[in-house]
Amino acid sequence: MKIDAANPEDLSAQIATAIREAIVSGKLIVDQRLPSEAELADQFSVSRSTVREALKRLAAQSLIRTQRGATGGAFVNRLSFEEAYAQQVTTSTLLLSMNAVSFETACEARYALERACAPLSAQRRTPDHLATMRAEIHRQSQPGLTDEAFCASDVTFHRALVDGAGNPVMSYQLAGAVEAMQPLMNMITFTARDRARIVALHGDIADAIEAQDGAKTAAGLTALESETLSLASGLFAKGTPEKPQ
Amino acid sequence: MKIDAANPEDLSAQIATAIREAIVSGKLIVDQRLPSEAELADQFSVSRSTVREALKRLAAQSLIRTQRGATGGAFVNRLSFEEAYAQQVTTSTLLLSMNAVSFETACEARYALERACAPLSAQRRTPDHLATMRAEIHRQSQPGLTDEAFCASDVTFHRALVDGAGNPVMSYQLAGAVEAMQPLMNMITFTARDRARIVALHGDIADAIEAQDGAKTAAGLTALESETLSLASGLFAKGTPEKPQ
DNA sequence: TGCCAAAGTAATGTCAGACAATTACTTTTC
DNA sequence: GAAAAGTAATTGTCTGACATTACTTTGGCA
Repeated sequence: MKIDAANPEDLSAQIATAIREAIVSGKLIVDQRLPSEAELADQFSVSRSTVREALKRLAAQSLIRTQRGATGGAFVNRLSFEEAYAQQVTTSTLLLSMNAVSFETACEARYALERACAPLSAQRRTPDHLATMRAEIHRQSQPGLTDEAFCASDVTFHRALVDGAGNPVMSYQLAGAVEAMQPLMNMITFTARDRARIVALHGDIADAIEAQDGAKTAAGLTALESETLSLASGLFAKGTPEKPQ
Repeated sequence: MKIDAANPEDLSAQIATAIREAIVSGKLIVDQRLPSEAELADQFSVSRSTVREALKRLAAQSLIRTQRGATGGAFVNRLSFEEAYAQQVTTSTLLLSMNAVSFETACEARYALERACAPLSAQRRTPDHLATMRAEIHRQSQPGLTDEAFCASDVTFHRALVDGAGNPVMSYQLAGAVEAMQPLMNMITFTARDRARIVALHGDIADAIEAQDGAKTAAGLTALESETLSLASGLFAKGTPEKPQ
């Protein structure tokens, strides 16, 4: 692991990259302890502060964790699905909010990916997943629910659908697609009639999942996609950037 | 933006979280300049080093960029698709390599999501995408290609397929699914006969894309999935963790 | 006047050293 | 033998200094 003083990049960025590559390539394995900050400073011939800044960069990506105390130090972190999931949602949300992504584009990606889960979820969903979906449908039909709560319930419903596929990698990938759209959905004002239509479509999807009918589930998602698009059509002009808040 | 001295979390992590939430919520907008490190140190009543560690955390997530000089400082960064894409690939790769994800699970997720692109890509692909796919097929049929080069070409082929859908959000989401599997694929040794079968399937897929036949494209991907699984079946015992290298 | 070079200025980047806080381990003491 | 005290190692934080960078201002000169 070498760093280059002539490199215009910050020393701490170079050191972070060097350690990151060691982790990704497998030279440093999970739970292995890195040298102490002082030792790293010696190895790279930089000050301890510079090493610390590099380590904070890695910690921000959940690549390492640190412990204080005599046997403490920085350890290679096993990236958990939860951590990856959280990063994925943050990144996707910012990507949508900061770039000129049309509602249609985001919506299309979301429902296309979600339809990919449909056959697997129909086949493998447990009673638990089904119960969650039914419970959220019930919640969504309650009057007096705020739009935010309605959207949050919508996300929970769709997460149950995705998780029903029993594939954690897919759940992780879909997390971004589904949750990142919530801020956009929150901009929509749902009338009682809108909600009734959506709840009905959710019911159709839950029925299809219960009947383990993948094709019907996918069809339900397609119907929901066009319903969502028509609700949003007045709100967002096609192709213009969205700006939450 | 407040921080809590009683919080067991590091001060720099708390400050990073506070600023991150200001960015995500829109209180800080793209290209806006943050206060200087000295001013932030004053505001949060901490030292400049602590502020710097917080800023490095945010820089590691591409949320801010810094410039030196009199008019320099930290600016809210517009998260580009390229940056998000790179983060996505790193995270997905580590997730697969560090966790007990079976090859079957990763493969299933990848092909399910890729099939989701098939109808869109068949409909919208440009001649460019088609040309890339044909070129990679040609490259893959060259003898003397290393397994690594073969896999890299495979990734390029599939990226062209995904990009053909013309949906940048989908391309971003799929980047992780497709590229994160490359280290796993690299563990497979491809015989000449294996390669011939894969190239033939790629040809079928390219034909389907050229004919703008979404269903046939999806079928081709399904065939490729079972081919991949059978190639890997000897290599990975089902359900056991993979360890690259 | 107009332009170019030099000085000024404000910001990040890096360094060195110190102390605080935390934790595991060791030694002492009862 | 167990509790208490001490010790060592490590990260977390602070302070102050200097280096580097890049823009701004100023001054001189044609």
